[in-house]
Amino acid sequence: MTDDDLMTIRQMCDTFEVTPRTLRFYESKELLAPKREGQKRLFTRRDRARLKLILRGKRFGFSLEEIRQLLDLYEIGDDQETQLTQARAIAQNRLEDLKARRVDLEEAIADLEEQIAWGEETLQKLRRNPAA
Amino acid sequence: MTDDDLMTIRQMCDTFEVTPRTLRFYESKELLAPKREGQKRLFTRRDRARLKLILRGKRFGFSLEEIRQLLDLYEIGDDQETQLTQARAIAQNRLEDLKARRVDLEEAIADLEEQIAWGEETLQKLRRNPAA
DNA sequence: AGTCACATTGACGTTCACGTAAGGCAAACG
DNA sequence: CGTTTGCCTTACGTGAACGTCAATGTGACT
Repeated sequence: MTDDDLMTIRQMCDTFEVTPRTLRFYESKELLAPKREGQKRLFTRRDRARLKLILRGKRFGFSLEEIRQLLDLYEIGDDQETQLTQARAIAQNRLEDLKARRVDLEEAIADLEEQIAWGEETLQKLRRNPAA
Repeated sequence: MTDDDLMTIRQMCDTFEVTPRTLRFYESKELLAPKREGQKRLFTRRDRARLKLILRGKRFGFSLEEIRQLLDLYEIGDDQETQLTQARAIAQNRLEDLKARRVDLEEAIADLEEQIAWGEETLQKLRRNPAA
């Protein structure tokens, strides 16, 4: 454990396909908190885990602010009962949100598959009767 | 069928919880194409179907431009073989995208449930041993 | 005819999530 | 030792998706 699970900004960019600007921007919004060696940023394993969650959140259309709050849920660790209870409430809201999205997503998939099937069928008919 | 499945902008706003500005904006981007009675917009059943898809697309983080292209998939109807074939390609890409999202979403849900379970457990321990 | 409630068209403003120079520091290479 | 390379900060710019305000129009009461 030489503590060298640290990555430069460029390594991060290559790994996650983001720009340096993006990582600095996320830091400015307190989504990431890389260490420093002099001026230079060094991203930890924790930063990478968070970035993964950030990008996932973005794919689901969450704003960075929403993501920031979500991230905090994964980051309690040493805490009081009240905070845990609050966290549970927030987490359960998120969970319901996600489950609703799942339903929505299933519907979208079904719709599209139906649409594709209809297209296939129409193509078949066209080929049997090439009269436009 | 008095052709009165037409809605004013206000009815649309109330039904879908959007602002007039939003509907006009979508029209300017050619996502909607309400009829006119004089100056006033009248939204058809088709507009409502499209708006529903638009809002769903937004929930999944698609841009309006992406949504516009997606909408076209549902709007072929009278067409040539080539266009149908192209549409199928696009639709299948979308479908794979959606299915990937589904996997992603399942993971997110699993993560959160795990996190909540951990929180519950920690709460139990705290209650058995109220020594902070 | 008056006025009240809404709708419409510009046009400018705003927030979010970065992009894009401009200028400086510092290690590394020829 | 100069310069190229890579990262840093500061700061202004940008596109998307609307918000907001002003001026105008128009149908529906009273």
